[in-house]
Amino acid sequence: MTAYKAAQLDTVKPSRIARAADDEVGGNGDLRMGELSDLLGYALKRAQLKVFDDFLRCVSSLHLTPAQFSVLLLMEQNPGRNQTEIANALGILRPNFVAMLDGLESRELCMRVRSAHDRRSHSLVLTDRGRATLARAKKLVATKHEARLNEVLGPANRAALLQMLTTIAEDF
Amino acid sequence: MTAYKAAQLDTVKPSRIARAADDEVGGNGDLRMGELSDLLGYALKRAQLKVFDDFLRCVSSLHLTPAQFSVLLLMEQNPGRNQTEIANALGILRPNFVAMLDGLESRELCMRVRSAHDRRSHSLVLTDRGRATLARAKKLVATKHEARLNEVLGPANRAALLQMLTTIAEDF
DNA sequence: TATTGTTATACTCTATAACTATA
DNA sequence: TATAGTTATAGAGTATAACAATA
Repeated sequence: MTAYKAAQLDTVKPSRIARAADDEVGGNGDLRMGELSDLLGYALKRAQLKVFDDFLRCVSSLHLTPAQFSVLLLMEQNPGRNQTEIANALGILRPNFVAMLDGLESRELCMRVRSAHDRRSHSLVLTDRGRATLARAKKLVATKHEARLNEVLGPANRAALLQMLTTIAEDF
Repeated sequence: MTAYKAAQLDTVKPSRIARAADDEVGGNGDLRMGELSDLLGYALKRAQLKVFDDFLRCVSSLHLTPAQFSVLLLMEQNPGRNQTEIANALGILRPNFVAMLDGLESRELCMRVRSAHDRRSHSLVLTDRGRATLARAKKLVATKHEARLNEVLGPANRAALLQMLTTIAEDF
């Protein structure tokens, strides 16, 4: 393998770190978490739930889930692509993408447009409302959600974390 | 906030990193992922799915899910605790814990024992088979699953990642 | 009255097979 | 025949209300 340079961590919430070493992490009254404190998958899951919760909270005024946000984002970045392409890019199965699009389309955030070249497929395009909503969502995500993560982790560590997660997602 | 020392990352899969900068991450043919490549929540979710998949694969011979593994682990670390306590510690709702325990108990990995002090509650205890299965699971997780993560990330970064995820789960 | 385990239930996600209309 | 979108369906995971036994 190729190694990252050692990521030297210190001084963040030493009390927490101490408690982790004590094997009494987690705020569960006083249950011992044992090897669970060292399981990357367990930490990953708990962190993911927290982050998604915060995302929903930060963007609640627009009524967008993380999944819906990602779909709108991809439509903006890839105008004219069809359902299969957008769904595949996000790891959403085509059958499950239908109801999701129905929801976004009924809120007039996007449209399905029959392709002229291949009348089987639907080109997906953002509406003006969709573009505006996405723009507002991006601003909320950046200034509230990601900003909070930056506060907790620090910018350099946030970047390191993103890098490692991406490595796992792609090269693991 | 208190900062981690900068976690300096480099040289892991430069081609992937370059593609990330190119905004064409993800193996989606050629769709642009846009700001998604920078969303911590998105990276977190994808990494979590990969890691859980690998966990299942590594431990498939024992037919244990991550959730089941975590329950057995907590029973071992906290013998005699009741359902509510174990479930709470793992963020599992008590009603949903019932079917889960039914499954583990029917495989004779654990037992519900009516408490003498409070006849409403069930003390949870591992059976010998449960202890043996857990021991084998731990070995598989350590030598196959976590070992692979260590290869991909390097030990220092694996530790840094765990630390940051725990920080998010607890202090975010 | 409160709590433990439980049932029932519902809603979201995810996954697969099969249909239709086009190609 | 193959593909795009769709329907139907089934299985996990998660959430809440309410009940019986016990405290």
